[in-house]
Amino acid sequence: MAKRLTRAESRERTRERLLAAAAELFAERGVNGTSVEQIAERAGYTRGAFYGNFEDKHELVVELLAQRRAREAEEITALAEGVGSFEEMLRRLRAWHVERARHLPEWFVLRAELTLYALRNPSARPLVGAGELEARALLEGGISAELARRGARPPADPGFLALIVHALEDGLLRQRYLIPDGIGDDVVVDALELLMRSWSAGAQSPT
Amino acid sequence: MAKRLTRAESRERTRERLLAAAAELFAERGVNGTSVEQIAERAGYTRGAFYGNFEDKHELVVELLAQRRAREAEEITALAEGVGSFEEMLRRLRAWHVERARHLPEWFVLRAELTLYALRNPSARPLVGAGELEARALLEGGISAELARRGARPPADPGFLALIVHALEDGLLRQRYLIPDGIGDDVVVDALELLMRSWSAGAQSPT
DNA sequence: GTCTATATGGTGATAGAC
DNA sequence: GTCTATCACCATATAGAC
Repeated sequence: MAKRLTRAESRERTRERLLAAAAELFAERGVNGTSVEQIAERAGYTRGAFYGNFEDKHELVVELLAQRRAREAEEITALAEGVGSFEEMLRRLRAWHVERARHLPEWFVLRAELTLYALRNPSARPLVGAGELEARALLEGGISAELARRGARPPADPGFLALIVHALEDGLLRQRYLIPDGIGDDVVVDALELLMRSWSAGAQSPT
Repeated sequence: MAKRLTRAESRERTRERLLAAAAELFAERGVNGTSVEQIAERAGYTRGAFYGNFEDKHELVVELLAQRRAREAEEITALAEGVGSFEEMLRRLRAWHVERARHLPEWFVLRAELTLYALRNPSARPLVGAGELEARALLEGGISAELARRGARPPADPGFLALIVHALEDGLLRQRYLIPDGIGDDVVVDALELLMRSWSAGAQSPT
């Protein structure tokens, strides 16, 4: 009864634990500042287990990077999937950011660490660009659709608008993390609403 | 004739060289990935010179951080100083970003590295927040003034508008660095113009 | 102030027992 | 697959000559 895991499952579980431990430590101390031993130790193993599951530290970092990118992509698609109205989208976005706010420091620092690592490792670099472009494309569709619904002519190339919104989201999270004072969970959504309102001004009947 | 430097100047020169070498290496390999020996070597010295001028690596990083922050502050103030019109401001900003674009990779990565370092060292953390707030305050004044000049009512709290513009600038540089394709030197200024136009729409006579 | 030499300790990665 | 033991290497920081 104690053991109901196949060998593959057990191995997968160990890898998962090592990856999770590494994610924590990378956020705390940086990729370069974290030793293999620390990773193994926090996951509840020794170095032997680490090298039994990963070729070397580099392989683990790349896998962590790919894993995070895949999860982010899933979340974004789930967020956009089957959304009815712009208001519903905003509601979902708001909830998403409330949730994210709870892990903002770890998330932000880990992403920065992994990005820097990827930038220095040509083989991993494509991973960073792909996610950004995907998000931008989704945004572009959403923005165009909503502006059309409001009967507003886009004030610039929709691709540019999407870039702006995307960059703004990034930048706001950075600011929020560096100086949390006075920046609440809703900044990103509030800013998005403001921009959409500005960009569709003149198309709506004034109250 | 060969030596016209006082002792203090000579010392200062060595410190400067070590700091400059460290800045390069930190961008290339990360703060943690750079050894004291590499710094000394690139600056044209050996470790002895390093420890003769800095207590340890930590002291050098903190000084580099403070130096960069001070320069950034100078540049921003110079940019805003004695500016006549919004158009002139945009022209200056454009030139500034063209110049910055030439060193974008190093600048961006070094800033990320130093920020991460500061976040993990409580004594250095205040340094990061201060610069951000200063920039935001300057922006707020400029935005308010320009909107007033155009006879437009700010579409939201000016502090919020400044936060948006500030965050947008940050985010755009990140995007531009990660995926340079199709993002030119002028993005930031173009985006700023678009926002200001959107926010002052309705106040101007239509053509 | 800058050098060389050295003390001391941590690191990634391997070998081989279980 | 996970362990312990071990290797070769590189790090920070110090000591003492010049």
